[in-house]
Amino acid sequence: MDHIEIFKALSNKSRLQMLEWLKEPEINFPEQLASGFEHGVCVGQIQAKAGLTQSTVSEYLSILQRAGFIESTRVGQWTYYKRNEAAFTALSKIIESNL
Amino acid sequence: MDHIEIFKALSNKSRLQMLEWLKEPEINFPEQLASGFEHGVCVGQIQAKAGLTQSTVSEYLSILQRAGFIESTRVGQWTYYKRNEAAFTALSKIIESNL
DNA sequence: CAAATATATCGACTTTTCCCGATATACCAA
DNA sequence: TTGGTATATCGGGAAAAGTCGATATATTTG
Repeated sequence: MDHIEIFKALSNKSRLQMLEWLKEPEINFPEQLASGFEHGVCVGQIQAKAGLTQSTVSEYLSILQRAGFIESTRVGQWTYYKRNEAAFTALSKIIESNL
Repeated sequence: MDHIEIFKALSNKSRLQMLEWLKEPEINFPEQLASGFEHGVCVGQIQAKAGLTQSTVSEYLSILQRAGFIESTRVGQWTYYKRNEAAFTALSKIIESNL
């Protein structure tokens, strides 16, 4: 993954917010408490909170995924997204020593 | 400084390259060896290496400066830019623990 | 299989970014 | 003070990103 695409992915308020929300699914997505957060949060929940259209949210999540910050799991008709903490650690190190 | 502006500043190949060049001025800007690198490298040297117009380079440097990654010093008719390492360390920590 | 639901993709329009040339400003030297 | 040199700012055209509504695809359920 190119560094530029990584920084571009982080250059948007809504996307940054999604990443933040996914840090604490239990707190930010209580509607999904019942089904649990094993694989993260499904697109619909994120959309409801983001106040953007379904298509925009879907695209933003895929941008974040391509950049490596989140991973997706399809379960039935739902796609769940959850953070990939390793990507943040890796980026942190790149900035500290390679930028 | 807003996080978004920081990431936007890093979302461009030429700007990333400038930051990299400024890590080793002695190696990347030998033409300026004579006058030293006390305050960094002057705009003209960076422009010559970047292969962009003077106006573009000037703007890019000011974007990087607003984001905190470089600092400028005016000496006579020259403006010198040098890295502000603290900004990289700070960003690294933000990504590690606040993103 | 048909309808319903969740998500992804497509096409279009608006806003932002990229990058340029032209011009303005600051400083130095004769 | 008159050029000459270095940098900054302004205005614009092309490309990319932001965002939407409409449509397509997947999956579940009756």
